[in-house]
Amino acid sequence: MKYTKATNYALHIMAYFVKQEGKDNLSLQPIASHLNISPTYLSKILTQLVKADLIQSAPGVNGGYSLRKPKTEISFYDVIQAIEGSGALFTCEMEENHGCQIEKVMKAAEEKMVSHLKEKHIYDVV
Amino acid sequence: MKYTKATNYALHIMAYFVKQEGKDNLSLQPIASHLNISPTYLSKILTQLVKADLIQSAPGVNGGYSLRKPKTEISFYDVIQAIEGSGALFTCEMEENHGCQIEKVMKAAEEKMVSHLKEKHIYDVV
DNA sequence: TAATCATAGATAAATACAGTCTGCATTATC
DNA sequence: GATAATGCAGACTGTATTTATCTATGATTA
Repeated sequence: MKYTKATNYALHIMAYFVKQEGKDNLSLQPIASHLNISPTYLSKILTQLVKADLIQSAPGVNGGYSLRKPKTEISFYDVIQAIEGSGALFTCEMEENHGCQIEKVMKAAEEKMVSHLKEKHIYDVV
Repeated sequence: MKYTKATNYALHIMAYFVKQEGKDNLSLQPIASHLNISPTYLSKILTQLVKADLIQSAPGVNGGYSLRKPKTEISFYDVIQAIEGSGALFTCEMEENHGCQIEKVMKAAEEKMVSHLKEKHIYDVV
């Protein structure tokens, strides 16, 4: 179990947006060369961030991407969830486990991590 | 990012051992049918638990597997680490990131989860 | 020595991840 | 209205990981 590379990229992308806040829309190419990944792959990650309402996109000439919310309101968890989804890390797969105790402990542990990630904002680290 | 099924099995296996503690060695077949998985696959997981010193194995007639430590000393984390390994969930992969701040936040969050898993013992849930 | 038991390796199917390619849709500007 | 700049979406590929099975081997003890 590891976080995916896409999550790694997404966090750095969002940090980049926060740093560049106030400037014009950022378009694909500059971001791609700053992070050193291919533009098409980057666009896939950005699309996920758009769907999660963290950034917005504008097509056409002078289009590009920009933050959707105030930079102080974007938590680590928001970004991670946009990429990894919102399912629990652990779900008991044994039969007849209505209220598996193991699962309860695992979910409580995960919740500890999640609440820390909700408290921390991208803005805190730029 | 999800926990693997093997981790799921391993936790239930250990819970089964704790329940059966005091009885004779458990051999592969009964555990396999109790958990409803194939004996050979089960043996792979058990081998990992043996290598992590959580259980021990004895070959030959009347052999089998048994707990290695007192049941009150086996934490969730011990079992999970035996299967998933001990590497961090997140490591920054960008270039020139001596002391990436994002990574620091992610590791601190992970640590919250880990310390909860270290506090909880399998014995607590049987 | 034979029955009981675990171990290790080869293999294979299924899934997930990372990344590329291609074509389409939208918009500012001329 | 044509054109160039831009993002969007889906198909596709290759690789790695996970899950699982089968087979053969090795160790122990009744």
